[in-house]
Amino acid sequence: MSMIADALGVSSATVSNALSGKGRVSADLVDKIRKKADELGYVPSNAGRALRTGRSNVLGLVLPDISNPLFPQIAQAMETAASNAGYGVLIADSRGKVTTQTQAISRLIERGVDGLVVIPRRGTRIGDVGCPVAMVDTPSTPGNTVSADHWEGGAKVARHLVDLGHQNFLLIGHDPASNVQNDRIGGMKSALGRNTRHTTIWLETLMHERGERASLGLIDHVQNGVTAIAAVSDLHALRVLTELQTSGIKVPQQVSVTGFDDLIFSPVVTPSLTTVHMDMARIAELAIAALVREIEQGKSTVQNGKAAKQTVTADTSKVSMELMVRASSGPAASPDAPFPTGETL
Amino acid sequence: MSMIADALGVSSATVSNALSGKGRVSADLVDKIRKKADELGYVPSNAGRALRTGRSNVLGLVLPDISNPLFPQIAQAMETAASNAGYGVLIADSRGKVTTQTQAISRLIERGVDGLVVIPRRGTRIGDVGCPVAMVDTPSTPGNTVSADHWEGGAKVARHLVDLGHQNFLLIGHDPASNVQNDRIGGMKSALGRNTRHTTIWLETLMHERGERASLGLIDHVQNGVTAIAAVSDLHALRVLTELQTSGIKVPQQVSVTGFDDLIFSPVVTPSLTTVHMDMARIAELAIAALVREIEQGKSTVQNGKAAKQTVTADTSKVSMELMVRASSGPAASPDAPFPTGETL
DNA sequence: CTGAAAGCGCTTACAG
DNA sequence: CTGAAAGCGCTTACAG
Repeated sequence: MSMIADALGVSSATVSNALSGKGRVSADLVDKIRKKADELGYVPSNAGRALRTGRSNVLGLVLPDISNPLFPQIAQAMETAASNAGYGVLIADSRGKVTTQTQAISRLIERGVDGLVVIPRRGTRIGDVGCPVAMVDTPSTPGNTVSADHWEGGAKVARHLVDLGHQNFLLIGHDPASNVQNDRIGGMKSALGRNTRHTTIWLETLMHERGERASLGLIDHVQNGVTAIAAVSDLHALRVLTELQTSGIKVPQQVSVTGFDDLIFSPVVTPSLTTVHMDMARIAELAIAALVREIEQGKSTVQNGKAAKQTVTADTSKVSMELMVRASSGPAASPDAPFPTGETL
Repeated sequence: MSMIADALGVSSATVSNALSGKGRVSADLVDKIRKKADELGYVPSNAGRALRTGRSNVLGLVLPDISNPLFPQIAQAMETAASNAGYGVLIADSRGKVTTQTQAISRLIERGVDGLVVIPRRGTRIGDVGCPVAMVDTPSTPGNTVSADHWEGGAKVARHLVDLGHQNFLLIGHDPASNVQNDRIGGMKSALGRNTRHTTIWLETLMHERGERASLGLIDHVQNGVTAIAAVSDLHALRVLTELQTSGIKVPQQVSVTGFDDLIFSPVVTPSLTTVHMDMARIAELAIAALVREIEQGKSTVQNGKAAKQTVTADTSKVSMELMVRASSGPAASPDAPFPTGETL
């Protein structure tokens, strides 16, 4: 910057004003300065600016587990949204543990992030961290900033399966402590209606009770009349699908299978997986917009009366989920399959 | 910092020296200063430090496509390695395009990263960017810093299949312009030996010629005697596996299937997928170590004679890949399957 | 062992 | 429209 100023015989204040386009500099000079900057390959120093303005223009993204297959979508969407808003994204992996999550957050704070997007570990509340935080979890979580409407997503799959004529369902969750999964399953149940039956399996519980590679007992369920299996994740749906196929049960002719999240492999398998897609780009935009608004209003400083409001509020907190109907749900199960009377859950 | 200095009646220089543990301060004072710092919840300003030292302690990670299913492993490993070395990680997605890759790199540079880890878009060479760069591609790529030994990985799968008694192979690649994939396929071919046959399909080429959802013609290949199908990615292996299963072809009884990368779903499907696993943690450590060494030697400044050496060199440039034998390769194809004489590729 | 001083590169009132 | 000055928070020679 001083190089440009010296080369042109102007003050660095003028260079700064010209380059930041604040309009206090004559058009001619702005042109000259711009040209010189290009010529010298001038790259403004973030450190200098950050020190002066007190803002780093960097956001932190805290993920519960980077190796989660949904992470790519999230990271990509956040990076794009942040980048469009002029922010960089620093990532931190909390590796499933709450303590690590706290450490991850501290590390980001130390690096001077202006705000944080946190995908919390199931049911974690984030303490006061000294900067605005956007939480992306599920609408039923207190403090949630934006997220997909997982409940509605569950309802959509269930309704789809009901419309197909299914009456006997197996719902597969993983972790009963997960808000997201509970919402998805809750949504499914809410849409199943009176003359259907369903059973819910939580894999984590099952594995805990019967060991790591416990059988899901899929065949038994099918023999007992289940014709639709709806999982809270494509990963589980994939497991179900391939297990059924290996046992010679035809999908979707004999059993319909659905997942969640539209993971990368879902359209690729045969039969392709019916699933529910979330508009991560929109969620990210809303989260980042809320964060940026708070940051740029400067409200986040501890100044104001009590503790600064921690988690930020977005314009819309629920983003609709889209049902992707593909081959694995297929046509209705043959209607002559007798409806097993008995307990309706 | 000045708060601590004032509270204790010492100079900020002393606070700085005490906190950074340079040993120029008496033990007593160090203790007092540490306590005061904790008490005040002092968090050093990165901006101040960066401005003074000229280093941000942040590294940039440039990914060809965040939505790649391998990305979680990479990002996680890099984040851990960087964090252990005292660096943060700023991500940037080059979204497949070379121009976007260049933009992504510029953005990171503008944010003042000290170094870059680049997973390059197939066959891209990185120009002079003004900071050290570690490239993670494949050993056969010029400028490669560290990577898995993809060729060896390919050789390992092929050898495994040969040992199982297979003699007629279908190799499935995606993009013939990818160095990684070419190395994997090359390695496979190198290990197939004399009395075997093989055909290679490149999906991108196929799709280009026959449309998006073109059939792989798997059944035909199997009818023509193929008993082992080896793909360059678990994603393709999964496609193959489910297509075969849907057609009633038993895996592994009739055909063995193998993939690459040990993606998250690979151990979960039935039959579980035989694949090749890379030690991303080690690759990340080597890449980051090489980068940090270069950064901390300060060699990267443009000072020295010609242009500063761009891509950095690691202690080891090839990291071994590990074969994960699982159910999908299974026992040898029945040996009474007649070996179709004819062209040996 | 401790401190006073300078300066990293910016931006922002404030004067002119 | 342009410039001189101050200061953001740190660290690093340099004195003492």
